[in-house]
Amino acid sequence: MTEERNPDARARAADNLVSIFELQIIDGTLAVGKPLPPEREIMQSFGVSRTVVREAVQTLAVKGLVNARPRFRPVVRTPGYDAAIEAVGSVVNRLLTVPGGVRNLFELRIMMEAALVRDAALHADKNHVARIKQALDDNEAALGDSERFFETDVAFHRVLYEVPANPVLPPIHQAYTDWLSSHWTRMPQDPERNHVNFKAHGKIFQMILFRDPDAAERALRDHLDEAWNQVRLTFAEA
Amino acid sequence: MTEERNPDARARAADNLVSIFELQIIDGTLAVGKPLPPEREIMQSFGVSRTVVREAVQTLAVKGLVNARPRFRPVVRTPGYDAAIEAVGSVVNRLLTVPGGVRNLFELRIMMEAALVRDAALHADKNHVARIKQALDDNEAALGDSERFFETDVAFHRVLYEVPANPVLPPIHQAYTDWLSSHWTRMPQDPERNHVNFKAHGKIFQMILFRDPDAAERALRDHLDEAWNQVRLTFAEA
DNA sequence: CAATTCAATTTGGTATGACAAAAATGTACT
DNA sequence: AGTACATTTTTGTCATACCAAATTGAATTG
Repeated sequence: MTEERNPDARARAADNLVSIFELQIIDGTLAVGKPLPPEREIMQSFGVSRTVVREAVQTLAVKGLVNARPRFRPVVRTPGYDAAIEAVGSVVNRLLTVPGGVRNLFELRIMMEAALVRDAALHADKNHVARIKQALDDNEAALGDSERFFETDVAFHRVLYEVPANPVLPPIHQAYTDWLSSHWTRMPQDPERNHVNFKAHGKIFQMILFRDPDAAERALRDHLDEAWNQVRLTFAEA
Repeated sequence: MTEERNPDARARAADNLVSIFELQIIDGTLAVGKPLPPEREIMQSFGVSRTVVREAVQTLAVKGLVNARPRFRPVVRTPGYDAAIEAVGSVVNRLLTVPGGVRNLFELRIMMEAALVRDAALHADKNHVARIKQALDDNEAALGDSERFFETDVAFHRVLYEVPANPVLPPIHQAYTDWLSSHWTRMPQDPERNHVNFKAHGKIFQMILFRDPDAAERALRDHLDEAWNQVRLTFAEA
């Protein structure tokens, strides 16, 4: 269940090792932060060659279960939703190159953020509202500096992901920005655009304050749809 | 950008190879469905030992870029959102073992499906509605057989992910069911529960028909919240 | 001539041994 | 006790070898 559904496939020796380590990591036999045993030790205790030990460790590293800096002993990584994001990096990058790939991911983001602003409009407490307000103020303060404006723009959206207090969400926001931002030329630093975006953020915030989820969602969709129209031009795909 | 943010880390030879292959896969030099060159050939054309070739290929396989069945030549995988899901499998499995892990993921699912039913209530066309109706009918027909009911239950939810016609969504549904379902004991086959769930599905469908996103969302949240209450007992975490 | 069978060859999986360079460790010295 | 240095581990990489399975190609058969 944990592993492949391949009907054929006599397991490779390394895969067995990987499974064993995965279990030991989950049940704590291999404690977080502690290094794996030396390769030579592993090969003796499992009766396999160093080749397979190395391959197994390699796999664990790619899967994100251990952190293997070159020349250092791999250490068991602390479980986090960010490791998951990292693990998919390559595949996602490739997906973004297929026709419509960026659009699909962006649409997913719109859907998710729409849900988030609805949630914020309904459930954001005084504390959350203050954080959003703060992000908005930072955004305003950066109106002149396009570089900083971009950062505060991202930060404003990030706060939305923090409101539901679900630790899965912030890494998802991180993933969206990592993946998508690198796939369109950074918007031309147009002070005009900064103003437009800031106003859009303000509108979203206002609708959250008004406890009007429908209006908040509409404001957010307008904002992101418009953002998309600004960047779609950088793609060959119509 | 594509790769690690490690400041130190003179790259391992294998990592270079991986980067090269990633590029060649993206730009089509290595065509989808075609096998990678034999290991011995690769080592000659890059002047590295077979060890590093092997490690590189291994890595590509774990990352989901190539499909490497034991004893067969690795073939370049067709880009798909399911490969991404697969790549995170291990990490997610581990995350589900940390306190609150299952709950967090389930909450994310609720949020997403809430957004989906809203979308369906607003935008589902005649065709979509028919598919949902069909799924509902299948669900009803399986009321007696708890095994089949479970399948049709999953299928009903899956249709919701298909309505927006975004290819990212169905694999996400697949991921939810794969990851979550294995983490609670399959609900006791209680015919009573089947009826409750079917009624909940019917309610959701009806609200979609009525074009009432708020009611549809409420119906779905009630449904999933109740489902959670049914399975939360199987966890140690209160 | 097409399909099948079977031998020869290629190729992936694993094991060994070796060596350089960097990291971890221990030791001597201030 | 703290620091500088010598020693030992340990990882990264290479080279070689062997087996078993997959691929290829030739021989055989219908």
